[in-house]
Amino acid sequence: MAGTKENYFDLVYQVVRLIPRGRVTSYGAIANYLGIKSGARMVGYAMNAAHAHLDVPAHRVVNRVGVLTGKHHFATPTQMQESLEAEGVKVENDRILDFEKVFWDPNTLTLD
DNA sequence: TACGTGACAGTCA
DNA sequence: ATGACTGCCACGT
Repeated sequence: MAGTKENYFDLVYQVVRLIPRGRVTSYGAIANYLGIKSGARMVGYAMNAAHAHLDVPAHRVVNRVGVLTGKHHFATPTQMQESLEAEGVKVENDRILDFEKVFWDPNTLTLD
């Protein structure tokens, strides 16, 4: 097929790939950056495809609360937490500690 | 072809 | 303040 939506997925992949090490972002932030404020679910779906498509660090993407909602979609339910901790992100009870501190917004990519 | 589900987020009661 | 429902778009069955 044309693969038009694939382009949309690719946009998400690019943003996720831009996430600096030790930082995380939310689906809504990516959706907002892409201009689809109500498309947070689509971002999540794109991550699902990204997980099996490219080297997209999906483990750096969490929901707006900082909860590792998609950890269950990784190879192992601990893969996401392990990856985050490996980057310096503290995770407790499937939630990112100091989420507001490690939170990285695509609009602020000029930072750090 | 149609219905339901889904890695979310926002608003209403 | 907490709980529940709806809205968005795409994919799977």
